[in-house]
Amino acid sequence: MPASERLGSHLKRAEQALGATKSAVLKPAGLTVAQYSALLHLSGNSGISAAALARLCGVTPPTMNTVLKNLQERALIERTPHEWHRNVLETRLTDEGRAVMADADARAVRVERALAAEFTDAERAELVALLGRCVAVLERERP
Amino acid sequence: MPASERLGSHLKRAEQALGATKSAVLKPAGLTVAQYSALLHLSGNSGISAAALARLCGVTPPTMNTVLKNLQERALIERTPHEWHRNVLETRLTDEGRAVMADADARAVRVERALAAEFTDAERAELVALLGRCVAVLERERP
DNA sequence: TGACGATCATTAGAGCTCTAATCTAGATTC
DNA sequence: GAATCTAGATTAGAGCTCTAATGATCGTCA
Repeated sequence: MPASERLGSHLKRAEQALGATKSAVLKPAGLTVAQYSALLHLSGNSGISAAALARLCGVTPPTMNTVLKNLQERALIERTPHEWHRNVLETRLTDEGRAVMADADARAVRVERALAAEFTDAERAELVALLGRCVAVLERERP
Repeated sequence: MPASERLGSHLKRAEQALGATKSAVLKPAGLTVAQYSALLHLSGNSGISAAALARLCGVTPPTMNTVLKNLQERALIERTPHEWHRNVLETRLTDEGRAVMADADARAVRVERALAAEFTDAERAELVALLGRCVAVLERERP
């Protein structure tokens, strides 16, 4: 089966282009794509646990742990024990984290707007629908 | 800008699902997705250089070097100096590499067929076209 | 001949990602 | 009350990925 017939190849290429562009535009902000993703979901869910944040970002807890460790070393986030559940660490943005996030978000949104501007409303909806069906069939095929 | 409006989020989720499924079906064959990709292009381009293989797979030469090192340790490939260009290493599948590749390919193609079967010809063409436009605009946006 | 440029290979270092395993703490159940 | 279950955090280890830098080789061109 030739690569050009494989939908997966096209999907992968598109995602690679997305990752490369996001990575490039986030570099001046001093964040990786994974770090931006974590801060983005964190900014809308202050005090969330690392495990919950991992679920939002679609990664595993150890992966999120790695990312958070780097963010904490740079003082962009802080993690404090939960009042009741002593086992849970609440994660929050610091003031500096909020500032870096605002800068990075502006850059990332610029890419998203450029991407969205390429398509009509109908095309965007069509693309989202097709991608959704890809996810559904792929999850069904998982052993 | 909410995540659900970001085309990038949908793209990323689809690619994550693809990667997770491919990774799961390739596991019994003993290959990672990156290793399968390398062997696949290698099977159609025997004697190719690592740098050229990296270009085919869409990764950097050091990345391909890492992947090839692991494949070589498992004796799935062999690398011999080029006759004339002493600096170039020719990479080839071993007999065992060919066998592993055949097994892995059957599993991977099964996923691709399931994915393709979800769509009509028109839908497939539409998806490929939309993804292609994504790549174009993303590469244009790269600083 | 010698300098330059292109291509390839490789190393070093940082970061992301996973699986598997372990540890803790709270909740449930018997 | 004790065993079990669930959920979160963490460590260990393997693998992929990148950028940056280095070194080797070949071809071209002055």
